[in-house]
Amino acid sequence: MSRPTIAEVARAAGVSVASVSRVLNGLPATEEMAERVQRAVGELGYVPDARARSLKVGRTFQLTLAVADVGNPVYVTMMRAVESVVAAAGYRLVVTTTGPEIVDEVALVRGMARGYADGLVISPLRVDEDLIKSIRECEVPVVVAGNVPAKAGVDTVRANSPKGMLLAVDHLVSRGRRRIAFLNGPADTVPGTARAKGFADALKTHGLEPAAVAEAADFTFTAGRAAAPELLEGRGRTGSGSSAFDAVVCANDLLAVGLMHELAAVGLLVPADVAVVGMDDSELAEQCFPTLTSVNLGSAERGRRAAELLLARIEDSTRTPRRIVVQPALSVRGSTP
Amino acid sequence: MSRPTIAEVARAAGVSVASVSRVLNGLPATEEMAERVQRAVGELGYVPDARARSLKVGRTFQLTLAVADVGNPVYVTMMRAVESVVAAAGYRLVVTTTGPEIVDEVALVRGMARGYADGLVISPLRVDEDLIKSIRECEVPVVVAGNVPAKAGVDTVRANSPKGMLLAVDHLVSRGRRRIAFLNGPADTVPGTARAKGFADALKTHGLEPAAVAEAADFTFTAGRAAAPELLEGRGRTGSGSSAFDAVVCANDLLAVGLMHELAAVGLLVPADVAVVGMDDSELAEQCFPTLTSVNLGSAERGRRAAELLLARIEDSTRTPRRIVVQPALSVRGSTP
DNA sequence: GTCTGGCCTGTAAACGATTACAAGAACGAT
DNA sequence: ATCGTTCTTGTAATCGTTTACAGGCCAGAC
Repeated sequence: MSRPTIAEVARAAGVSVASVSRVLNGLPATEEMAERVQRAVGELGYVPDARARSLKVGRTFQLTLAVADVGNPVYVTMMRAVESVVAAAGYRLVVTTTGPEIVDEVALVRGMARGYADGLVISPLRVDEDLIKSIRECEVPVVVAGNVPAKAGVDTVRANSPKGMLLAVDHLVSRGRRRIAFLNGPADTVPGTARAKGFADALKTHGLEPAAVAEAADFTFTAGRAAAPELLEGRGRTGSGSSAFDAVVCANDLLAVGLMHELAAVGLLVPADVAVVGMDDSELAEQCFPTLTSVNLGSAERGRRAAELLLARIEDSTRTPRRIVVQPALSVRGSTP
Repeated sequence: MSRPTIAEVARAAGVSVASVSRVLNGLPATEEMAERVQRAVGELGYVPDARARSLKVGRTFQLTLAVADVGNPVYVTMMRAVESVVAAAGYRLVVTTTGPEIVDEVALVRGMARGYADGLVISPLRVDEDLIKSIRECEVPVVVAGNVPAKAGVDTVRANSPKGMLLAVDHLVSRGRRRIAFLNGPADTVPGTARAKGFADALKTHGLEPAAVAEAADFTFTAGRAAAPELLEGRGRTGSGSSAFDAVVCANDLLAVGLMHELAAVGLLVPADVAVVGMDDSELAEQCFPTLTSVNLGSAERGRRAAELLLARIEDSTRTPRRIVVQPALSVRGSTP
């Protein structure tokens, strides 16, 4: 005995399918009609088929959030923010993970044409012409949580990495650190390039030179650990307990935590010997030890604004694309003196 | 200019819609037919509508994974495992979060009847009659990643908490610890009760009494911190550097990390003064400091097996429900001597 | 009493695919 | 030359909804 359809409900209630549909969708109907339909629905345990409904109305009332790495806690924050906004608007949120390959992201955006969802929030690590093209041509509204060129003409919510870097460096300088190193993620990613430039500019405003720079293979904990030796050895440490740098800014929290493990392994104390600043201010920043001073790039707000932008564009697809920049703030914790 | 439909492709190619559909689905066709269709598809940029397709064939080729808390890194592991299995079978995985309320989970399971996906893997924290009933009556196959009564008659993959507890306690005892405390999550959850009983039994096999027991409000970092004082004060510490217990087993990694912060705050050293063992062996266990000895409850394997069970049931809905138990292993790290 | 206008309700046509069925073509066997 | 087989292709029904349209009914106005 399979699921009842609207036709069976109509028969049971002795009315037409149109009336059942109307009652179920809250369109005007007489009291008696509503009651008969509701009774039949209850008795049969009828549940409308979302597939048929969305085929007919052309909307699924689902929204997709695509992130590169579910293991990165910054996405947890963003996900929660997006979810709360879209849920309030009556949409379900489905989360998918794209993997690090840009072709996967292009495939995902193209795939949206199949009608899986009514909109997409995507947070790409790498952006190229193909991806922008696919976003522009996408059948459903897409909001990018990240940085894409203004000329791309797409709705965007992004962080202010340079400003964030400045906050980090200002803070370290104010605590007396001058030999500041930088642990970046892959430089061929959008955040990677933005943060590299931000770091260089921030140092310049203080008239400083980078004490050391290393580039991790990914924005992950493991990559952070793996890149630490490059930072430690590359600039010729002078001896244990002392090093070429007295502070490190990291491109995200996972890298920072990975680095802190390696610092501990070679006997360097955080923050006494080396101060560490992360970025993202994710849950991990207060879970690690020592707790991590981190630049809050507004992931929750970015998620919220991205969701709002998406909903607005679904309402009105003709509005001119907006580019929102969320300002950073510094969360000072135990990893800086 | 809206998306082209199969009818427009057929017209452009000068063939029937049936032929287009056949070519696209890899059914036999002449070389010339295939080529004409492919050309038209390419020229128009045709992408089949998943909604229409799933309405007709009765399958969406999507599978849902529902977890209670995306912030818990154990689910990251499980999610990755599930994703890799279902992707290999040609399904998309969509992840949704249920929140801690059991009514949300029931609503989710009931909602599957709308046809959002072809199957569901759900990992519920709390289980009651309603939830079991909704799972039994669900229109699509459901696999529970967790512990439900055998009489429920549903496919299940669960961890062996008691055995895991035994591993933890054995390990601590072998390292000379005798005054072992327990930091549990909510006792009204399935893992909460299982782990409480497991802990008590494990201590009994060694002829020990619990040194202290506390119950956190949630399986979260914050709740772990908040519950720490109960553990520390409840059993009357004698002075700083010494306490009523010399080891703590925690019901999951997040709780363990939360506790470790509070231990540090009162000057207790891990593992010198207090050894700490977590459960789940999540990514967090190697990210925290000191690294956390943790009971690997096989979350990756549970995810993998759950996905396989789901696929098998989709193939054959009549097979008798299976109950798989995944055995634990201990990952020894820095938090135990 | 007839007409107008406003509700309700029902009939039937979509939405965009898949697929059962039938018809036509090609081909070899008799 | 005819028939039967096989292979390919097209026609049309179908999946389960929503909704445009029309018809029926009733009330009120003239």
